[in-house]
Parts: sequence; structure tokens; C-alpha cells
Amino acid sequence: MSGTIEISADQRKTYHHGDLRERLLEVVRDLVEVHGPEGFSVAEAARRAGVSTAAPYKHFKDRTDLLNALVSAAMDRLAQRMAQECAAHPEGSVEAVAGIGQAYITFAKTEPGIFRLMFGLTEGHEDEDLLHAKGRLCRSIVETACADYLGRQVPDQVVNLTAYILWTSVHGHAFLSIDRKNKEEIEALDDWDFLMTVTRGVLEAGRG
Amino acid sequence: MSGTIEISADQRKTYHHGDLRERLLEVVRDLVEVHGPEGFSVAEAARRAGVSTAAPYKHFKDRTDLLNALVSAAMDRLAQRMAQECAAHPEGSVEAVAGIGQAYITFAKTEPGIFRLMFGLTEGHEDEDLLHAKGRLCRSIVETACADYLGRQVPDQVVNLTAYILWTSVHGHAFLSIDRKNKEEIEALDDWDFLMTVTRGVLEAGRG
DNA sequence: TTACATATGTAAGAGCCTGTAACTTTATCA
DNA sequence: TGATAAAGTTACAGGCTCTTACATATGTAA
Repeated sequence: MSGTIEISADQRKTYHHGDLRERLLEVVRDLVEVHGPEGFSVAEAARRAGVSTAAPYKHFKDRTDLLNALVSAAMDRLAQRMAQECAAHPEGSVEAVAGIGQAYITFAKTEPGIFRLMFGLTEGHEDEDLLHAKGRLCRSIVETACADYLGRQVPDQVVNLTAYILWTSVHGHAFLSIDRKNKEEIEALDDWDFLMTVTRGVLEAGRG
Repeated sequence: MSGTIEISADQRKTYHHGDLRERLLEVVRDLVEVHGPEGFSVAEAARRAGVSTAAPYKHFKDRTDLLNALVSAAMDRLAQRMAQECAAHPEGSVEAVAGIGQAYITFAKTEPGIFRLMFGLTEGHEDEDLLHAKGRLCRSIVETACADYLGRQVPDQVVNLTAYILWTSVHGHAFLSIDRKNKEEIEALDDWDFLMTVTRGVLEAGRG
């Protein structure tokens, strides 16, 4: 990602960068993955984008605002992948539900820095409502797939609980995997096996 | 916790603090809970402990070293509570297993800042082995309880998978709860109900 | 085309933080 | 008692966040 060579301020032909906002988001995305969620700095991002350290503040209120924008975009990306992966399997199948989890886990493993950010951001709650809205979007994808499997006559409450239990397990597995807190388990455990086992079990119980 | 009034450097009777290392850990524990895992500073902790901002570096190599010590102690605390709560129920019962999860979730909700730290620390991997060892301790508690329920003739592999699935779900629920990413669900869902439902289901499947 | 408002850069700096160096005070132990 | 180590202190280098004042483009309306 973003293999472009940066043009520093004095080499740049135009006074204005042209697309600094988007460029900063790209750069920060890289930085977060390389140096961890808290290991990046606005100043470093500015340097890599070839602008002064004050320039980012023309586009983002503060550091947190920048991270919020990053997280917001990531949420959209995640929701899109979940929907895609779900649609890749027959409607109402166990695989369709497990596929959503697979997208979630793949996302976490591919972009652990941002994933951590998405679910660990405690400061700057101003955009919390927006993020909750995006979280709801993710959840609705799971709930729909569960409802497709369980059948429409099953009460919403059961569908929602089923979806939530699946979410907790997938979320937990994702986090434990990137934290490598599950060292021993992970070596012997394939993600898809794990997902199918859990999904089948929980869906069965939901139909109970 | 730690309601003592701090004595600043010039008011202090003795040149030496006496118990700075422990005092810093207490203070940082408070700070982490109040300002979030990344919202604390070594300098602020030193000020609250009534010493100069350089003093902490006589006891901890750097900021990360301090946090590692905090996390290490927290891991011990968590393991202790898990074992306690497990022992409060009949050996081999579903409640004994669910109790472990309850301790985990209660810990997360009571000390969300440290909990986040425990499972989100990416920097300073030097103590990673130590932390893994403590993680293993926690895991063994769950595995033992699962084995007690499932019976000793069940293969280790099944016991471990069962324990791991339970862990993912409890871990996921804990995180989603403190992140309040599960806004709607949490309002309608009692932790113990959740735990018993999940535990019963997963243990049944494991016995299946 | 010109003129003004607005957007987007830069430079400089205040204030906070981390971590180090050199010095001081206290405790310990031979 | 006197040497040494442990645990404080002050001072400071260098980095970061964010603000202020200023500079330069861009768009729009007369």
C-alpha cells in the first residue's frame, strides 16, 4: 500500500498539496500498522506527507479527530467485506454466517493496528454516535444472516441473542489472535474450522 | 482505592519516599482508570506520588516497563478472582465454569482501563514471555474446570477447544461491554444469563 | 479582469512529556 | 567511622501537540 515517493515541501511544485486530507489518512494507516495504534504521531505523518507539522490541523481538529476519521473509514471497509463474504455463500446457509466471521477475523489479522483502534478508542467521544451507527450496521449484517438461517418465524429476541453470542466469540477470537494471547491454541486451530464449529453450534442452539 | 493525601517533595520529612515503587503502581492504576490506558503520564504519576518527575526512572526502566509491572500484577489479580469464583461452586458444575467467566467480566467492568492494557499492550515485548506465562495460568483454570465438567475420559484436545471457545466468547463480551459497542444488547442482557446460556451450550457441544 | 473571501500552506513558539546526566542525601555494612 | 550503593533532586535535550500570525493559492462576483 502507498508505495509512492513523498515530495517534501521545498521540492513540491505547487504551494498546496492538492489532496492532503486523503494522503494523511493513507500515511497514518501505514503508521498505525507499523508502529501500533499509539505509536504514531501527527508530526511524523505530516513529514511523510511532505508538509509542515502544522498542516494536518487544517484538515483535522486534533489527533483524535484524525484517528476517528480513520476508524470511520475502516468500519465501512469492514462492513463491506462482511457483506461480501456473506453474499459469497448460499443465503440461509451456515457458511454464509461463518463467512461474516471469517471477514471479521481476516480484517483483524490483516489490519491489526486499525482493528485495535476501532474497538479500543476511548477518547474523543464526540463521534461516538457515528461509530455506534457503523457498529449497528455491522451487527445488522450478522443478524440478517442469522435470521436467514433460523427462519423468519423465530422471534427477533432469539435471533439477536444468537447473533450477539456469535459476535462475542468471533470478536474474542480475533482479539486473542492478534494479541497472540492464544499462542498454543492458534497453532493447532484453523480459523475456518473454528468458525464453522462455533457457528454451527450456536445456530443449532438458537433453533433449539 | 488510595485515598491518601499526597505529601509533596518539600513537605516530606524524609528525603527518601520509602515505598515509591508500590506507590507509583497504585497511582498509575488510578490514572489508567480515570484517563484511559494511554491518557496517563509518568510525570503526572510522579507528581501525585509527591516526587520529582525523574524519580520513577529509578524504579522502572521506562514508561512501558511501569505498565508491564502493572499488567503483571493485574494478571495475578484476575487469575486469583477466577480461581476463587470457580471454587465457590460445586466442582464439575456448569456454574463453576460460568463463574470463571463472571470473574473475568466483572474484572473487565470494574477495571476497564487495566483490562484494556492487559490485552492490548503491543510495545515492549520483553516481558511477553512472562505475560504469556500468566495468560497460560488463566487458561489452565478454565481448562481444569471444563475437564471437571466433561469428565476425565474426554480427550485433552476437546477440552482445550471447549475452553478456548468459552474464552473467546467471554473475552468478546467483556470487550464489547466496556467499549459499549453492544449498546442495545447490554441493556437487555444480564451477564450471568449470558454466561450460563453460552457455557451450557458450549459444554454440551463439547460433551456431544 | 480585478478584488475579495476562503482554503490551505508555513514558521515560530508555548507547554507538556520522556528519558538522561550529574549531583545530593540516606542507608548499609565492613 | 568511612566507603559504597540506592534513591532522591535539578537541569536539560529533544520530541510531540496544538495555536497564532502570516503567506499563498483558488474561486466567485462585480
